[in-house]
Amino acid sequence: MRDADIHPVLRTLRREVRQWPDPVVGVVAKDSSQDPFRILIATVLSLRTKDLTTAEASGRLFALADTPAAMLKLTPARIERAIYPVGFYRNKAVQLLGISRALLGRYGGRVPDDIDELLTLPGVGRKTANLVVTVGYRKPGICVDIHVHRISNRWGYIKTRTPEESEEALRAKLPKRYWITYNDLLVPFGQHLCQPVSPWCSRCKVSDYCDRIGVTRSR
DNA sequence: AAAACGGGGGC
DNA sequence: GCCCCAGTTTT
Repeated sequence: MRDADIHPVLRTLRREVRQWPDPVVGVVAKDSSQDPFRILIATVLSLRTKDLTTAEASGRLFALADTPAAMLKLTPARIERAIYPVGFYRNKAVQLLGISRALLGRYGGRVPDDIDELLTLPGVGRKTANLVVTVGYRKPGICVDIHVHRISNRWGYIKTRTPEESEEALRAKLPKRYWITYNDLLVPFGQHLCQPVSPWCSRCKVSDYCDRIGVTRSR
């Protein structure tokens, strides 16, 4: 895909995405006025779990606690029951308490808006930190989850092997005015249409771009 | 029955 | 770089 193709592709996707169910990030952003703490917690919950199964779990948890101080009043067992059946729920219950403790102790219960500070929190890596910054604070950033990584390469826009490489490549190549839009659209696009195996090319409104670059059609 | 899901951390 | 982490969903 050439640089000049990005704008029409994103514009088309923006029209389509409105009709799809929200991904967990969209749900959280909508239900919480993009509260950074909710973004952070929901993102941790979604690790190594299908994002859509995380949406209900995070909703149940936020009904109990949506601040670090409130979270620290919960026992690990109570958190586990709320977030079941997301994968790794035992580890994640402990981890959520660790994050809440660090936020309360070091930042007065506020969630930092700085990547490097976010990365010091237990279990927070580049994807989670970037998501908090871009979705929680609406600051420009490149948040490469598995969908952004896969689709960027499927389009041939970049050629990278790891999400880390993709973040670097996109930061250098993708015009900055598209950064947030790119993140917002590619996640739901990847979840609902442009999936890892057998994507729904017949329902995809931008499949003509794949045709032009010779990507094989799926169902 | 087996693969898919999918980010972080430890080595 | 490689491998492990846990449990549900899809093939």
